[in-house]
Amino acid sequence: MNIGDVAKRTGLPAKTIRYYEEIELLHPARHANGYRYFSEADVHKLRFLGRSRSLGFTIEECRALLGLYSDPGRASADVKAIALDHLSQIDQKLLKLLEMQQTLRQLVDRCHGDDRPDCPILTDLAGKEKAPRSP
Amino acid sequence: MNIGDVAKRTGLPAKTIRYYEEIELLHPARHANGYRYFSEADVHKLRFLGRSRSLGFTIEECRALLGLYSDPGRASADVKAIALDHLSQIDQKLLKLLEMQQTLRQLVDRCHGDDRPDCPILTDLAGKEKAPRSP
DNA sequence: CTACGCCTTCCAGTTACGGGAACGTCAATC
DNA sequence: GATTGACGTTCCCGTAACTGGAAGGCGTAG
Repeated sequence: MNIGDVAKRTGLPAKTIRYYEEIELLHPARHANGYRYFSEADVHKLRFLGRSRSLGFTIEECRALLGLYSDPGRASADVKAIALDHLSQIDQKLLKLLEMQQTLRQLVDRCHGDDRPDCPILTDLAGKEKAPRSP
Repeated sequence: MNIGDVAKRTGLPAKTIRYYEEIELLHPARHANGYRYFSEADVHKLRFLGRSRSLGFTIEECRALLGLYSDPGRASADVKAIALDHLSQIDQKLLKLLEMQQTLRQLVDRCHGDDRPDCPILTDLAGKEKAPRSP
């Protein structure tokens, strides 16, 4: 299969697939004319990568997961450790985003949003520094 | 004030302050010896920036907010528009993260995490492609 | 022969800084 | 006066994970 077909079948852009090859996640064969030739195993790998990336794993985590996946002697504990670590990263991001969301929502709700210059959003941005939002 | 004092007073790293000058968010004066000299207004601006960044606004949004802040003829609607746009970005990110969190949590909970290779996390990553998580 | 679509490589840009080198400055101390 | 140490300066590279685009080769249809 050529890269275009693989792109269609995996949902990944061709650019991304080339990138994955460049960083050694993948080693597709080549036709005599220089075109990449992908096997079903390559497609499988790419789907694994696409799914892992869509769950937010970094490329290096994906590399590790892929390594474990192809190692029959793996311990599921190792997989779980990666996933748990990633999960806690997600939890942290979520907390930060929720805080932002709450603060912003309050500010936005208090802004009348008309043609007058008076604006609690700007007042807040200008006034506070490190103090908590609602002391 | 020199950059170190400003860094302490604003909580921003000196590197960041220099960067903000480089991208024209700030134009501190200079001493004869080449050292940056910051006014109280500069400090105020930097606090505004720090606070805006901590709410997740991009640099360009900060630039726009700062412009509105220093424009007495602004319309609060313009400020609100920026904030609302940003808020919807946050909402989107939150949704994505929540989905990831849910999926990952389920997978992690189903993995025994011992020394055996059997692992539902890997099975899931390998098996699914675009189908919803729980059909 | 040419046109078109696919493929290739390579280079640059993205975001918002952080690290570190190499070097100048200032105040205090010896 | 020399030195030390803490500060300041500029400049360049690296980050994550791609994306866009240029310049050019390949394959097939008309």
